[in-house]
Amino acid sequence: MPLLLLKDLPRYECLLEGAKEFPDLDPSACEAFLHLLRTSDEVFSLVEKDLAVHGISHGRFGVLMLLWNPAQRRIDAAHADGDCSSGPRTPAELADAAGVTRATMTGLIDTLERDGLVRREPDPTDRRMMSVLLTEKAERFLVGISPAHFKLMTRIMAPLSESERKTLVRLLTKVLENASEIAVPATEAARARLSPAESPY
Amino acid sequence: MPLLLLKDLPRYECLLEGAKEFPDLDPSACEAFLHLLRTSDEVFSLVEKDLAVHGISHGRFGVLMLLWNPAQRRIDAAHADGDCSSGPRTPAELADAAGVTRATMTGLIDTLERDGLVRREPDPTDRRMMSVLLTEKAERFLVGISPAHFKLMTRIMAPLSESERKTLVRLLTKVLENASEIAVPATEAARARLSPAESPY
DNA sequence: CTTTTGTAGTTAGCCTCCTAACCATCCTCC
DNA sequence: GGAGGATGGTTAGGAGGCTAACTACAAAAG
Repeated sequence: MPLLLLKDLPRYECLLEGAKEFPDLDPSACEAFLHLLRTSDEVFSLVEKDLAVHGISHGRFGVLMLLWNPAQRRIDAAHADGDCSSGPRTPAELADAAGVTRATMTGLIDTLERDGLVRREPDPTDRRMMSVLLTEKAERFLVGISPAHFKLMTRIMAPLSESERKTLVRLLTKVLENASEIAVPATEAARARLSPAESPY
Repeated sequence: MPLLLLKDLPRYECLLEGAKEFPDLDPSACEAFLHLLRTSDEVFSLVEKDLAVHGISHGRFGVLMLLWNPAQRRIDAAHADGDCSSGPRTPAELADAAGVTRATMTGLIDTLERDGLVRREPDPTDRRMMSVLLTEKAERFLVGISPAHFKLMTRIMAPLSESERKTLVRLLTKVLENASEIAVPATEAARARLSPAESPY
């Protein structure tokens, strides 16, 4: 995780002290904020290190997971109409689903293709578009790596009980939704509010 | 934040579905894990974007904050013994406190120095070491930017009540401590366990 | 006093992320 | 059906992470 964060979080008294000097500093908000980022950083670097052992970065692994989606594949096979979108397939869809730019996705696909984990195919109907497909090597790789990956997630969350996990998810969801709202630029929010009917969605 | 993450988190039923195929997949652990990283990602990018408006990256901002520590400065001035460590001052201390490598810290200090926010001074007693010092420009910058920064943190955490924040911090602390333990390499853990007396600390 | 070991800082090279710009292709609308 | 705009993918250049290796110095071992 490319994020620079305090390794030792400040004690709560220090935050109270800081609040005297800065009226805008809300100690409990700041504490929760720092704990969130610090914990996530630690967890993330743990997963990244684990994936690195298997010779893949988190970014590339994420792309493979988006392309894989085994349950979805079964549903596709059952319905076989090919229309209900068997997950993202084009670089633009992948970029959108993964939350990175198209340029970044190009780079990720480049290295995945170089390593023989995906291949690109031109779209027959729209010559601008490409389809990104997993290779068999990638499927073997994912089948092999998944159990360990799931076990690691389980191990990381082991200290929390089921109800604590529910609580954590509930609180994080509140924060996430709020943050997403803050993140939407004012212009876009205004547009969405004013003319939802004209929206192409 | 250099992290590729699913923008839309999977629904819980999908995780249950996945658990049928992969016995190692613990749905609630996976859900909590994904929410943690996703939320943190959103929050982080929010802060990073805000800092970018002021022309500074999160990494560089973190270094400045480590060097600043106004409350600490007051204590220093009061005690004036210079011994009780007025926060990190050398690149190595900064790297350790920030949780990045020394090489990365060199790069951050380079750009900060280029922008006139810090300056390097050789240590008079140990010619290998440098002291990193804030410039007045940096202090003015920090005084100017801090209120908005604190307000943003407060706004992000606004949807949580005081008791919810406490709960969140408690749950995150459990996860963080567990993750830190997992992160310690086995050899180091063994060393710490077997011979604490011989440890140089 | 010399040698070895360890430490502080830097450098070089790689990876992943970003933005901005670029083509090629499709679509829309006159 | 042709011009202008939108969209898909790539390229170029920059920033901030990392590891590994290097230099200079300090401290410990002999």
